Amino acid sequence: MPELPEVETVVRDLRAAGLEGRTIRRALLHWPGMIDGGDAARFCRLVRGRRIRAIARRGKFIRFELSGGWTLLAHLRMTGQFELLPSREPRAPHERAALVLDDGRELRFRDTRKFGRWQLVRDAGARLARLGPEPLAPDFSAGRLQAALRGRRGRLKPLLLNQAIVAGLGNIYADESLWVARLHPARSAGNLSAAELRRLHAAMRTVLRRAVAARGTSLGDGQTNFRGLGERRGGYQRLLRVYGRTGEPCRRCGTAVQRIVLAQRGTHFCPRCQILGRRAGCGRTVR
DNA sequence: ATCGCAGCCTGTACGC
DNA sequence: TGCGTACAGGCTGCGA
Repeated sequence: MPELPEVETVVRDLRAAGLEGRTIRRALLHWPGMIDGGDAARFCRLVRGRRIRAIARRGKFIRFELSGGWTLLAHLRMTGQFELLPSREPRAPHERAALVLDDGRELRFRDTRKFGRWQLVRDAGARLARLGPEPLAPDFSAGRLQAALRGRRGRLKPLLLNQAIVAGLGNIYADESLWVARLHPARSAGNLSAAELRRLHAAMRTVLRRAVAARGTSLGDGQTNFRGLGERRGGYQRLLRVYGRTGEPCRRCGTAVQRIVLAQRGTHFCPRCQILGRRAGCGRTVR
């Protein structure tokens, strides 16, 4: 499930593979539905002949800055993967699109479940303006997190998944961050103490930094799992504390990790380390 | 503002 | 073994 660390890994891999500076000869869209806005022909026409000037990440979006002021925004959603292969390589299963480059290679996009999206925009800033702050940016302080949560009455986990609050967290790293911060996922965000806020802020950054260093999380080994460019798997699955560990002992206290559904998402936490505050619920430890 | 749900998809895991 | 069903989840859009 590509979240911030996985998307960051892909961006770094693409840069390291020398994609910046290459020119797009043409685009192939095997599944036109992946173009946001739906106009696949327009996409192909507009992208043709443009140079990839830079590649960057914003939240879970990959930004390809193209010549002529256009930006290709790519979102991997659940199962999107990029590959950079020689043009002679046969098309892989679930390949949805490719950008034919000027050096004999193609940037290929595989996406088993067809959730991924590409969008060509003039003003990427406007499109990305709804995203909240970057949690790993140097200026993302506890105060900025507090400002982002100010006035919010919702529960912590749904808010952490809301990309307008903070950009880049998904289900895995939201659960992991809350465990590190020792905060219950259903805890009301509106009444965090200053200390709890600092804990949450530090936890998010620690978890995300370590996950980036580990090149993200690769669960299982089917084709729906995350890989960086090529076959290299991430390593953070070995460091997961609660996600996917239902019934296994908490790494802090040994209590069985519990799974509940919050905001329609599987949510993993330690019922002993992460207790609900008095105002958020019934005031007792959830079993 | 917040919540829950449907929809988009398909591989995988499960029960029978 | 084979079938059917539930489930996984990022994001959007809808209605409450």
